[in-house]
Amino acid sequence: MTPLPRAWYARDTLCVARALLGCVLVHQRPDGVRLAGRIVETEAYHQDGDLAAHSYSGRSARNAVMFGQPGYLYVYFIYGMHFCLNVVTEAEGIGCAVLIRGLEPLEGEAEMQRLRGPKIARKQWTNGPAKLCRALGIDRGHDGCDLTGRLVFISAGPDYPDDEVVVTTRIGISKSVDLPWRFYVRDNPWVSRR
DNA sequence: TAAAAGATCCGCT
DNA sequence: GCGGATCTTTTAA
Repeated sequence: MTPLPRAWYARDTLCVARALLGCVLVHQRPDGVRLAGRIVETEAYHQDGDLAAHSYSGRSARNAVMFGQPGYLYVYFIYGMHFCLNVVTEAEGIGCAVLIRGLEPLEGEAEMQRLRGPKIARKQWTNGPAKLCRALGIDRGHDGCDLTGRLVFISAGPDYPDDEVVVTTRIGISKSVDLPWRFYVRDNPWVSRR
């Protein structure tokens, strides 16, 4: 379990979004509990020409982390009750990130069940961007966290061949809906929606 | 100062 | 399949 280096994130956003499939997202909590899952669904967001990106209208207090160095965590609050997490990509000052939308639980499953609540079935723990944040115990307090550190990080995993990866349009947005910037593992049960 | 939209989820029908 | 929950951020007047 070694954090990917900053240079890994300092690449083209679509390239990173594709490469994240198979990697393992880890939250090593200070109390010793480790929550981890394999990434099976991502979406790319870019400042340049992408009207759906938080960074499209320029830098603000909320999206400041997107304009910082690559390899940092961007967490935002949405719909009055949900958090979503992204990883910052490309060079500092550009304003792009990849949204993590689906995870396969690997470690800390008992704690995930507790965080999601007793009524939620295992299959519903992490098949959505806000769900996986809840299951991993990630919130606004983790905004700006350094992914090359030991608290929250991503380690390399098996690479999926191209014929197991579906590239399609993003969901849940109302602008720039035609960009094929969503990536997910074909037939994987932890993908939020087909 | 106000209003509306928003990278969603869940329960009910 | 539909609508409610719930509040931050942004944009307009």
